Amino acid sequence: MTVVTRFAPSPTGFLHIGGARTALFNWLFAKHHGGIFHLRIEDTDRARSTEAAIAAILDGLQWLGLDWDGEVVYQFARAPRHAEVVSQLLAAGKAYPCYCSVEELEEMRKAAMVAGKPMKYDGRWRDRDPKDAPAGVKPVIRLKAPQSGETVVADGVQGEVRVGNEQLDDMVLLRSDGNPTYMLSVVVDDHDMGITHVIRGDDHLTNTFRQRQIYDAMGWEAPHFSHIPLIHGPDGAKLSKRHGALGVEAYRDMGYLPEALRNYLLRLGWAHGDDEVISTQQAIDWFDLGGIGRSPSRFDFAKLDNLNGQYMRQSDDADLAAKVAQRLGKEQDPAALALLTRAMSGLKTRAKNLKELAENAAFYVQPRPLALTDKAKAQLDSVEAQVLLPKLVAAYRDETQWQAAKLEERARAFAEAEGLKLGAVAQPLRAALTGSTQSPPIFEVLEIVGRDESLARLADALTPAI
RNA sequence: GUCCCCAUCGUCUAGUGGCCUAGGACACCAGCCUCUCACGUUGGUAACACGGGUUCAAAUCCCGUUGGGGACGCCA
Repeated sequence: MTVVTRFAPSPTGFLHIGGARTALFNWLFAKHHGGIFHLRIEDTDRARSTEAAIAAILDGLQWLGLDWDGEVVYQFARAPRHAEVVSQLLAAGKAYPCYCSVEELEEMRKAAMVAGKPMKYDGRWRDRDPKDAPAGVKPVIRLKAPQSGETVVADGVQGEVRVGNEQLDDMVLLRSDGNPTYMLSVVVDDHDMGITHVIRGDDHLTNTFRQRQIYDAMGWEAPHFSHIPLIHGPDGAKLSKRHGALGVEAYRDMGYLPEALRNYLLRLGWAHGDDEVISTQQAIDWFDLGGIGRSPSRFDFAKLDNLNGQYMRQSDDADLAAKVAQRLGKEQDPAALALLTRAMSGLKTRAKNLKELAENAAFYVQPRPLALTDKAKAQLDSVEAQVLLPKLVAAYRDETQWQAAKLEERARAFAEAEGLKLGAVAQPLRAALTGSTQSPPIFEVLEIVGRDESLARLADALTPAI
């Protein structure tokens, strides 16, 4: 049997982090089994679905590298098929029209709440003669669900979960405007698409009972379900826009690498022993339902940062330089690109995301005179620096081999002659060359920046501020 | 309110009855490295929610309590 999974987001917003993880798990599970991964856009809510959201979801998945098989399925386009299934259910006496008003429904729920009973529709139209239908009211179609016994779901993560049928009411299959509801559409589409394994958020666990009843009514075999625990914010509460519930494009903008985010998301709720840094191929080889945890997890930027840093350090210098150049608006500048590529090995251990990397790299490609941080300015303005630097510059002017090792040698000899520690010389140098008190090794910077530009920056630093 | 799910360091987790004096990772603290900041490296602080069982033996199984989360729409 070929494994067929799907990711089925509703296009009412961006692709958030929880959805991205659900997509990842489905993708991984399909890949692991040599199966198929489908993408289905659940756009039956015509009022809230938007083109922009669809675009954001597709972009997000592509950025993450989660490619789907075949064409994207748009659920609303299948509405006629959904209605057809409802007709079959109606003809078989397994569904019926209900003429309740929203006000009546609301009253039922309130009454049930105060009576300490489950809030549900009481089934008043279940066996009523359609002749009694109020004039001019378009009915919804409800499933004639079993009223006794229990519905059982064998969940791949949560184990066997069961609920008494008296807890469940006759759910709406078709709205009064003739459009199918989510509950009906998922079942019909999952069945028609041949989905074998449904992996989705825990918030769907209780829906599964209702869906199970539709499968049973149609005489269809239900797929194997796995409900993965939700991701919470750092405070343990439901993920909100304040913390992690950003669209994946926000993570891209913050400078996270897709492979790092994927690795982080994989480890959030899934484990393979003590393994932390897991390549895509290993993830595919190892992914299984048994490794999925049962409790909710919290989103932790600190760990994502660390992982992203590890991935950046492993990244190819030219690739990183290209990404940085783009962020600095220098993607059309071959000289800047070459310089950044050479600088990258010293830069990439000092940033945890591309945004920082670009900020730290900026001094290499910025035109003179360099902007100085307050600390750097204070360092250069000190009497010591103004006395020391000219002497060092004089020594450097004589240096014919503009190489880090040679320049460091000169600086060390100079510091010794002056009775100073190397740091006393290196720091003013750093301030003049980078505009900052923190940077990659300064002699490496000198070499990469080059003789002329280095001496020019030093000259700038020695010119009294205007 | 009714139902469902969950519960190991601050966080992500390993653990599937003896290998647990509870392991790893992130974060944090200290040392080393060092021209700064990082990286790297060495070490440290830190957890089985609570109460009952079952068993020769329980973080692991059962029951209850407490605490978290989710669902209860003509949303998905």
